[in-house]
Amino acid sequence: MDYPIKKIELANPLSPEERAALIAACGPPIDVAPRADIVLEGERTEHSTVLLDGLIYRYKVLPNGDRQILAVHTPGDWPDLHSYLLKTMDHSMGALTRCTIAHLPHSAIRQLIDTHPRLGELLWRETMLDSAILREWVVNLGVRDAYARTAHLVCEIQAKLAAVGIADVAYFELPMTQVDLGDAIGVSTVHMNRTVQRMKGEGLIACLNRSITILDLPRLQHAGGFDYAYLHLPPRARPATFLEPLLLRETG
Amino acid sequence: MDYPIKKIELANPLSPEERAALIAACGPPIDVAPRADIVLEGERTEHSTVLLDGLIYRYKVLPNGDRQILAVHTPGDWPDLHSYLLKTMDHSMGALTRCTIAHLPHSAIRQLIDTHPRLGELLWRETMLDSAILREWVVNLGVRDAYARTAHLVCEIQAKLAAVGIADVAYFELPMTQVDLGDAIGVSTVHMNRTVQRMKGEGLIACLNRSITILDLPRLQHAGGFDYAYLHLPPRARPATFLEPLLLRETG
DNA sequence: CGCAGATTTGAATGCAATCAACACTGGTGG
DNA sequence: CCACCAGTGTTGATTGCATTCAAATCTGCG
Repeated sequence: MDYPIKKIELANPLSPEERAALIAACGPPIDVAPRADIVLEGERTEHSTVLLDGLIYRYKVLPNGDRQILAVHTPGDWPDLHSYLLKTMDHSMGALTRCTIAHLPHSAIRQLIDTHPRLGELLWRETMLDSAILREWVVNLGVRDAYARTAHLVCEIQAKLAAVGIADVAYFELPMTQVDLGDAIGVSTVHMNRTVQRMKGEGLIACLNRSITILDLPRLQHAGGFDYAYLHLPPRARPATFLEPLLLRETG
Repeated sequence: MDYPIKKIELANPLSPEERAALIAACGPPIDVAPRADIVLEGERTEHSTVLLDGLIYRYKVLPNGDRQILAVHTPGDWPDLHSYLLKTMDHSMGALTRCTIAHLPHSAIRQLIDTHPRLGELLWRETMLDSAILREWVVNLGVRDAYARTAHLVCEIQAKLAAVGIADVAYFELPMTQVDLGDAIGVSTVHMNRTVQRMKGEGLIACLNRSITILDLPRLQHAGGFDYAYLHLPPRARPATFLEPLLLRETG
């Protein structure tokens, strides 16, 4: 269960002291029930969260009831680290699956940064990775159609899981309902269903009891126009099977 | 021309030493021609930018030529501060209007943070504000229609300009073409044009030589479902004319 | 003047939303 | 144990927002 370290160390290995300080700052592991909310929009928090196991998502609900999912977080992520600097949440956060998290009091974060400035930069960098992903989501929603958006989303989560050594390239399960997927890529449930079915028909994915499995990752990446660059992963965290987008374009 | 200070001080006033150090870290002011690119996707930079005057935008271009605008920056913003931590740009940045910027070498930023840790937090916070806006863009693209998206975008830029004391509540110009607006909210130029015309017809905005003027800010905010909260502005930086969304909902 | 970029308009197409209904699942409580 | 119910997945039909293609106008500018 060393995920929090594993992901932050993708950027730069930690010294033993830094690693110890980081772990010491985390509270005890906490179990969260699937579908449970963790923080709600408008709340003021005095601690941030690190995700140890399971999937967390962030979302906003509009006055008319529409929900937009903003991010899907994998183990090793710090989903609400920003609350260290923007105390009142401008969105909500909940558990997609059963998951275990740990809390970091903001005071502990401050102390951590004071004593280990480089750790502060790594934490800042983590929030910048989330921004990079957010930018790609804007692109996804802005220019791609439902089919490509879906493919891109699935590829992204796969890549994030693979980067911390959880997902297999060949086979990986995504426990999101079609309602969730629809709210993430901005289409209705009905249309999401038809999109998923088309993907199944074309052999890209398979569905099994409320979760999605990747059957053909390269073709899925191609369908979504997926390019690893925006994840800013070190080369070793990218699967060797990934073909450069340029190559795929010429093939398609 | 103290915009860089003015915006960062919205969160917290700087001490004289901090202010001096921040200004000292900035290079000399640089003029940028309208429509000129400042950094391109894929480049590795050794400095970040602060916007002193004019408007900057960030964007991605897809292999098929589609462009998605990711952000519109106003004076006092640090549009590519993230490059301090993610050296290679995952998107491009250009000038919307003629504008003046200053460069901050990454080495200067590091030194700034080392000697003034609180300044480091304020810079981090600036990047978190950009993330908050990015989240709202995801919502905008995901759940709102073209009309509301346009209204929301215009309101956002107005609010940002007003926060640093540039835009007037009653009257303010936005020098973006309809092509730009379309690429920002993810609709075609043709549809953007029809949306703008509808807004003109309803008396929300007016158009004058390639720029847009707000005529009725409250109604525009209502149309876009605009809520100041996500900008995390201190109360004094919000116009008194802003009505709480709840209030507007009951009115509409 | 001529040109390029921006705006405008029309017509046809299509992607996706909406409305509606139904099947399936697991969980709850009587 | 079964009825019921809520959530999920599936399908069909209709509507409409937005795209695309096309062409014309307008504007500033060299």
